[in-house]
Amino acid sequence: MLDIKFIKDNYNIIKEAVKNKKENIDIDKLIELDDKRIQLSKDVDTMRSEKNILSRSIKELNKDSDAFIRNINESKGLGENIKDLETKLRDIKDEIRKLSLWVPNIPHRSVPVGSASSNIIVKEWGDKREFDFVPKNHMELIKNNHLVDFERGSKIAGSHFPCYIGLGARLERALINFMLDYHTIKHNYTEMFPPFLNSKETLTGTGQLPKLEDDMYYIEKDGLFLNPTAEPPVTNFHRNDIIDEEILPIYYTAYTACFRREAGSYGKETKGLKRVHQFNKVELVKFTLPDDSYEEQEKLLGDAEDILKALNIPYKVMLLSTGDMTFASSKTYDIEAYAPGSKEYLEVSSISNFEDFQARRMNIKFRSNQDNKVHYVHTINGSGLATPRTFITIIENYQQRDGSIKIPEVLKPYMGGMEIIECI
RNA sequence: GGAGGGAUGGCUGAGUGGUCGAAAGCGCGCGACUCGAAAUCGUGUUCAGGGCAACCUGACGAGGGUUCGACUCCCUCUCCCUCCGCCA
Repeated sequence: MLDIKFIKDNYNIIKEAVKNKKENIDIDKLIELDDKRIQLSKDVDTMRSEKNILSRSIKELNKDSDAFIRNINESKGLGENIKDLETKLRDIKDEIRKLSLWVPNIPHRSVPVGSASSNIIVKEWGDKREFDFVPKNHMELIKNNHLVDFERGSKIAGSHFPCYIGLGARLERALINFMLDYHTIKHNYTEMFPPFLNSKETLTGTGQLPKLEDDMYYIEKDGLFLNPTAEPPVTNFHRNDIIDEEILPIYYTAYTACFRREAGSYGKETKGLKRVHQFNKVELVKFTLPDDSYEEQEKLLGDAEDILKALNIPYKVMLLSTGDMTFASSKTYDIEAYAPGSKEYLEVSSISNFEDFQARRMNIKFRSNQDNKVHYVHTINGSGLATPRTFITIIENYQQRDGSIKIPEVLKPYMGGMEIIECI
């Protein structure tokens, strides 16, 4: 959410942002409504002021005097008029609030304008492995080593709910633990284990609602949504807080299962682990001072990259263009890891700076040492990393001629010292 | 699920119908004292909307009601705490 004053003062910038992000929101209507709000508010204030004066005078008057009766009656009349206007004012405020939730964040000036084709590769790391045999894709490797049972997952919950089994389940758990340990020990993040269900308010705070309502699982009976990513619960941890400047920046990392309906995305990428309804992810979230957020975003990007470096998996980093980034973000990097079996790059992380966009929705502030006043913090988050696609790139990169899979050095301790996942 | 207690400023916590936006304390800002610091003393310090400003208006969990007037009385809801029941 952006400040309505800011929207008015930066009319052209906002119009541009809405267009570049391919959003559909009537800014002019919003401004018109706010002008109406101000006028109405002035009218109400004037009437209330009159009423207050009357009330105060009544206290001083003799109960039997004509003035007493007259003032009470006048005050009653005013009260009805005020109530009337207040209802109108309230409706307008509600409408403004609702509309405001659809105004996207403004892309940072370093972000390229355009659609996905305008994304920029900002970094490439690692050498693609040379195979002296034809590398298999993850589906074959999973099948050969019986790591995930897709059919039985479907039996339990429906298609695209994979069921990890045996060493596949072990590898998944190893990966999660490795990533959490890495971020807490080497990168100084505080671990959080949040609820997997989120209220409407929580999801509105981070910006998933209202826009992405159809992409989440909703439990009607309790009015709760299944967690689509750890970003909502972890960021809302500080909703309505005023944070001491001294303890900023705050770093959190959290493992959560993630649930997504992936409505409308069937057709492509539906085989195997690439796009599923339930998956695991380790998330990184930061709360920072406004001046530090872009530097902290670069650092967070590096923290996520470190996981792929430790696993020795080649990757590239993309700077997303205005049309490809999310609604709430002002700048987003994607990390894409290389899967040699299918010879493609898979998105394993998305790192976004939201500036004060989410903080404003969630009312998260800090007290500044400079002016002793409260200001909004900046929030940043990114996956560090999402497991299914990381799982894919691990098994495809570490596969051997006989179809077995070597275990990456850093994961061995988490696999009980095991060296290799053998074919069955 | 049942019974009871609570929600007030950055924090703790008074306030039970009329200058209460709110005592007191803590914290924080500024000043004095000091070579400097601590301690002490003085002083300031809620947020939001409107206005160039003086100032006006609103907000004591949220929404509604009673009243000329509500932090104070009534109703509904949310959240927290305690006890009982049930249960992985």
